[in-house]
Amino acid sequence: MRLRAREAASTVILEAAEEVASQRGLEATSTAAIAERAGVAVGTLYNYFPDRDALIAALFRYRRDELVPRIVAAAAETKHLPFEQRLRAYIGGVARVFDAFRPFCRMAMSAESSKVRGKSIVMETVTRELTEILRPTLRAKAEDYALMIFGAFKALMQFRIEHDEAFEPSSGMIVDTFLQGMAAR
Amino acid sequence: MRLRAREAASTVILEAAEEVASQRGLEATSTAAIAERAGVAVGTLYNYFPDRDALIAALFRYRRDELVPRIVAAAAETKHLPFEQRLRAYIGGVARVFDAFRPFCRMAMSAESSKVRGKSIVMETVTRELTEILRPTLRAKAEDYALMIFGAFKALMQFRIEHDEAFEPSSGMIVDTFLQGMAAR
Amino acid sequence: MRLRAREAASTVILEAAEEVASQRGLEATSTAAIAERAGVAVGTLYNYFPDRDALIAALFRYRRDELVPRIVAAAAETKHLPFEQRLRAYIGGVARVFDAFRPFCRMAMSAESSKVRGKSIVMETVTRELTEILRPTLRAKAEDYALMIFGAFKALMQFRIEHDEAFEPSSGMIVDTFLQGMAAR
Amino acid sequence: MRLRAREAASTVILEAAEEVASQRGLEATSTAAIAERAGVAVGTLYNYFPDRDALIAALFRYRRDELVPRIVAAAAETKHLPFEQRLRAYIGGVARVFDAFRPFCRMAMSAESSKVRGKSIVMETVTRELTEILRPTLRAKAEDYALMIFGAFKALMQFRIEHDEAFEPSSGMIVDTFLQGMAAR
DNA sequence: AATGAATGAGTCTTCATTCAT
DNA sequence: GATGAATGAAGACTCATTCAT
Repeated sequence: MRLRAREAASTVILEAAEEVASQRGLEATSTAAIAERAGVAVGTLYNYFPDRDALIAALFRYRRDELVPRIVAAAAETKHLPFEQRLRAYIGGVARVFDAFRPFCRMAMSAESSKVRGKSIVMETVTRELTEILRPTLRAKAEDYALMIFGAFKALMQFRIEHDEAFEPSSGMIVDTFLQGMAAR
Repeated sequence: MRLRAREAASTVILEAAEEVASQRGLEATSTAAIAERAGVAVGTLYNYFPDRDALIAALFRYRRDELVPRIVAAAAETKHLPFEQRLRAYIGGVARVFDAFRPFCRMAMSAESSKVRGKSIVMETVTRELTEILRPTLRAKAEDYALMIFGAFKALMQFRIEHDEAFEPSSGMIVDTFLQGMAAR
Repeated sequence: MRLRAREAASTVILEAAEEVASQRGLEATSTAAIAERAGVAVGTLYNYFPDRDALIAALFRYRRDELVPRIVAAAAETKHLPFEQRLRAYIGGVARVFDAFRPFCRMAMSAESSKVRGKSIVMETVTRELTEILRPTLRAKAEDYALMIFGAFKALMQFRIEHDEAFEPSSGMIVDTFLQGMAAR
Repeated sequence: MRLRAREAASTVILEAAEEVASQRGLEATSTAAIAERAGVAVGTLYNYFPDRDALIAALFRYRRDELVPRIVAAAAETKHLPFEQRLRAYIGGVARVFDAFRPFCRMAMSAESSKVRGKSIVMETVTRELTEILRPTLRAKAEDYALMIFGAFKALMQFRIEHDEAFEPSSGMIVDTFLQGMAAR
């Protein structure tokens, strides 16, 4: 139960950090701001994390540990489907997961520059799985297509996030485009 | 002529800033580092720009002023072409322009987080023109497609930059994909 | 009996503090380190001592209360001896006592800077008794000689401690020197 | 002349640090206190020294560079003298030098614990030279005697400093004692 | 009484900005 | 205009002390 309390406090801090970072950007997220948002003193942060970098890294790990299993599950569920349906199902699944973690996504996208270790594991996971899905059909070009799909995905998501709209409804459009080209020509 | 000298000095500073930023990232680019790279004293920066933010903003404006006309020209040249050729020509033109300004692109991509005013004008210009090219054919969906194309474009470019490869050769693939869907199925 | 338990706990803490301080130095001896070494929680320290300074002061008092009686006894035993033998016996006695409390000595020497109240009572006791022993013979100069003898004593002891050698064997040399000057000339 | 100004400013800072440290002790000498005493802003310290440790080390080096040559000179001047006179002259010389640098001595003695690199070079120089002077006459015991002499020296000096008296007048007494034993018996 | 997490004042350090030369 | 030393606000981190359990 002591462990449970530690876990809880640590979570409060990480979520405070996420909130602040999703608003101000990661670099502008000071320990003071995190502490204030979490409703604790600065020193308390250091009872849970050795330094600021470790805190940020832990934040990415924390969300990754929630996101990656869901994404992996989404991929697994689609294993038996034929290519087109499989791609559609996967992209839709990822979109739903991302929609459920908007603040994290906002933060993660704003942090693409910074040097946090492990910051891009989620992105890499998606790209890797996408590549695997595409490989049997698209061979050598699978990786480039995976990059492009995820690039299109992120661009659209970023736009939706900025306009405070759900992203999942747009995911079908992405798959359609990559399968058949742009519609209505 | 005095103005011309001012211009020249200011350019030296901006290019110094670009160099440093494309290596270390924008946030890690201190006024001291800029001054040193430019071969001037810190104080001198403040004779040309009111503060650091303004200097960075000017850097984006400076490159924009070089890039945007070329991009606009690329777009103009294609005005008379039929849709597919036009899109292909435009994307190819933008790719060539970006390839010619790799340090700026590297920097601009690493800066997607930060709050520099005007930082995304280039991106916005491309997206806007793409939208215009797509509009007649794709109507309401033109903007979403423009975002997706440019998203795919950036993802691929970022990958190429990281691997120090030219990007332009890949631009045809992007257009093909958006016109007909992924190839080889 | 309650009092006895208090005493015991307090002793554990003080000896922990001594151990840590003799290794890291007094300034670098944090309450956390003391508590850990003592096998208690930080808060517990404050049940026994009002604050860190008081704890350190108590440590010096604690050792003083062990050392001083022995030193005083050593002095008393020599009361009846003639001057030279008395001095020799006293210095030898003090050396033996110090050898028996090396960690404390190591710590006390490293602490000569700090402003701990009572930190130098042992030193002062020795100097005072030395002065008394010297007074009858050396009159006005007794105090200066006492300082010098004890200075030489400490310098040699510090050197022996650093080289992990017993100090007592060297004590005869000190007395000889102060009685007859340096040998072998 | 620019170099000269840098030198001067750096000296002001070092002397401020010395003053503060000789009063409060080295560990209690904060960058803020040094800056205030020097009449500059904290940041200024960092224009001259990379960090606090380097500043402190520079302070020891600065005084060492003044003291050691004088001490070495004192030793050199005595080279031709016969043993007893030579020892007397050397000790007297060192005492005069130390009297001329009382704040530094106060500080250096209070710092005997701390881990400043180079902090004890002055002490070591004296001990080494003393050993050399004693060696021809005292052979194997030269080092122990050197330690004892310098220990006695320091103890007496510390006492004089505390009572704000000059130390040099007492230096003869030290030599006499080590040459002939304590006087007036 | 014991615990140890929480506290926040106090440290060191950085860096954009100013200004006397 | 150019210079670069001086500035000090702001940031990260430490640690003696407190207090709810």
